[in-house]
Amino acid sequence: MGGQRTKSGKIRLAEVAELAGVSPITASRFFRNPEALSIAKRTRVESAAKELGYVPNLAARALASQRTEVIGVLIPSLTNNVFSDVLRGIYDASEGNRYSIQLSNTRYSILQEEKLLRLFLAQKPAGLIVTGIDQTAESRAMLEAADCPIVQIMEIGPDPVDMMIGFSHYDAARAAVAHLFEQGHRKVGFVGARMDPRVQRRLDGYVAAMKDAALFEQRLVVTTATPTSVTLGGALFTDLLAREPGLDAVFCANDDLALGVLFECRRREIAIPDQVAIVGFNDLEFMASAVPTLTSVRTNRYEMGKTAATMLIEAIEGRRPERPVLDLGFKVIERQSSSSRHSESTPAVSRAGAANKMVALPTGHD
Amino acid sequence: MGGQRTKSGKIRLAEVAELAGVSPITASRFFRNPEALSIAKRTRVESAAKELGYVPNLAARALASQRTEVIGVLIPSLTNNVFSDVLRGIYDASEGNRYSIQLSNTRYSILQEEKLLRLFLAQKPAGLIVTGIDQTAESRAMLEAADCPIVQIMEIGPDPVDMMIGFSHYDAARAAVAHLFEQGHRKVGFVGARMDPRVQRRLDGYVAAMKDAALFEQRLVVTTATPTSVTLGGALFTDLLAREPGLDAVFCANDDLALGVLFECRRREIAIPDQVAIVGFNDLEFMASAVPTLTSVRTNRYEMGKTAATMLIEAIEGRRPERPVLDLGFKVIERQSSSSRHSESTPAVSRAGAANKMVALPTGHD
DNA sequence: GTCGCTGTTGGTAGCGCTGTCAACGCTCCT
DNA sequence: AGGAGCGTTGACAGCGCTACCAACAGCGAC
Repeated sequence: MGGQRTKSGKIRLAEVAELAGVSPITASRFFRNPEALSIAKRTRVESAAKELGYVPNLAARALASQRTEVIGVLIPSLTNNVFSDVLRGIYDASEGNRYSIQLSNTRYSILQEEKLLRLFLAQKPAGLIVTGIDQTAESRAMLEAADCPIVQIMEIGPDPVDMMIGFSHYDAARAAVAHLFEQGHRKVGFVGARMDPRVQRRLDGYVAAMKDAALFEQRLVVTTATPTSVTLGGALFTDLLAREPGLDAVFCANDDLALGVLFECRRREIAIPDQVAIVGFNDLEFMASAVPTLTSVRTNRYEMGKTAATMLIEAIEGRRPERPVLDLGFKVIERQSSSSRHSESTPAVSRAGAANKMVALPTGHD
Repeated sequence: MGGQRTKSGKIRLAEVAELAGVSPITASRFFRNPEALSIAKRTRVESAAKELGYVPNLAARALASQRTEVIGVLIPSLTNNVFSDVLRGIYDASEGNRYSIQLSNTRYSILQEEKLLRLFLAQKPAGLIVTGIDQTAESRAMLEAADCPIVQIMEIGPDPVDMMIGFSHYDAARAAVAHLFEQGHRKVGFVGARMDPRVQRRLDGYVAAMKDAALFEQRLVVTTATPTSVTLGGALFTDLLAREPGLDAVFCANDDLALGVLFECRRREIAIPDQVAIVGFNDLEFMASAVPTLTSVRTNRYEMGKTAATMLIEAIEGRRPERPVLDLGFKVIERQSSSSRHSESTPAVSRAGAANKMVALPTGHD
């Protein structure tokens, strides 16, 4: 019955409309704003669409409406755990609604970011999620000129393009160092890799905390532009020890490096935390089960991604958030690797048993 | 000069054509098949496009041509390291050409996969990358009916929908167990989490190897449907030890579990490999710098993603590969955790020094 | 000179959907 | 009764691009 289909056998809106006994435009409205239809027509169109298995043609919709339902996401890395948690949040938030995610990898290059931004903007995305606050001047100008909502994620800064969600890496680093001071440590080293803007701000926070305590020395800082890895953590720590054998603590710019430091201590038979305390950053899942357990700064990465996408979608649909800048904070999670009252809090043998009853941890699961 | 633009100020093909002094269709051809134009027109259109900063409208192109330049990718997890390596390969391969990646997360559910597949197919993707070979019957039927190239990744099996690239998890597991046998181990346990089809096949390989050696016992196997984590590795190992205190080796279905086992051994003061040997799976970066270093089965994940996308694009453009099924193999990387001649091969203190000269490892960098 | 061929170019007619605006019927008010 | 106002519906005209087919020039062969 009714209406010839498109060549490829696909069902068009016109077929649905015909079956439902309404005009195509009414059927179209059903998918965009069902409330505008009378109950009778609404149900008629709905069942017609279901019966025919109608799926809207997004290209036609985008062409006719002069906008897309694509959310562009620009992140610096696909493999860094930190971003995969954020991404998972973004994808989860985009599920069940009309928006689809278009992901691109800037590889920590703001020039690449600029190029991708130009590409994205040319297709008129519904919204944009970009990482950080250190865009090129050109990128910044494009973002300001873009006529779609934009969320900057991962950190917060003074001058949002539009919306912003993250936390202060500077403050988080200060808090980590303050924790080490509280535990009685003084010669606190810093190891950092990749040195992207956020790691740089962690370094700045470390430097400020050390200077405030009149403890800063340049030789306590070891950094490299090399991408981070566990192995690199061991190597950087080795350098640090060579520069300052009297070291009594290390603040690692991320948890991979911290794990590398832990293993290097093991190789050198350096006692943790008695000889050297360790603090990491991000609180990846393994930190809680390392031996000794590793102190870290917990950040809300999944929530950050999820909230960013949710805020963005709300803004796309005209409901702008009352507070466009959201600080998700952080928390220093104290564990054995930096605790002066160690081995009391956690028993030496793990809380064993019934693996089948275990559930995933909130951070870094899956 | 010439031609009114679209409302939003965008330049259309018509403007480019006018400036170049050719018809719109000729300008259109320039972007799709430049060789069809005479040299003179080709350069005229090229410079006109550059001068106006023309960017094609993909929605219009998709609508008119009845196809998209989108490659759909279905993977089970966004956070599992294994898939992020594959993804990086896919994104890298898609860079610099006309295709864009549309990613979706099935969350290890083949029902979710089926749903997403239906969604993807409705938009007529240029090609599809799907994970594994265990689709629902319905999904399988949709894939076979799809009129676009398809690559199945992560494993190889007898009955490809179209193209296929991966390796045999069964053989890899057998090789891992064989390695443990060679090192003189007999009571080899298995710990596995999530138990997706690929982990299941690793278990199958383990079981077969054990049965061949007449060493199989059900109580040596501990698995859970819970998502994998380092902490879970410790818990599963604890279970395993309770069932079989005489255990002398563990084959872990992935490296996170192996790291958890390592830490649990440390807590229990179990010597590795003297009392218990450990073998992991995937050879993530940290395996090489753990203490002791951990044996693992190396797989070519980045290459898998990159090759899959490259093959797919070739096929989309009509150049089908001569061999549609590619076995990328695997390699057991023997390290201290399973070596009977241990502590000779690798010194107790790491190959220290100049961190700045270090480069990332080929696997799992960034 | 005519034919057929190849290489190059252009005209026409949509692709499937939605923006805009007009029109309809109904209720409620004066 | 007449009109304002609302909720609901439909006609029309594209969105920017490409598939299809026709046309044309230039060439060599007969």
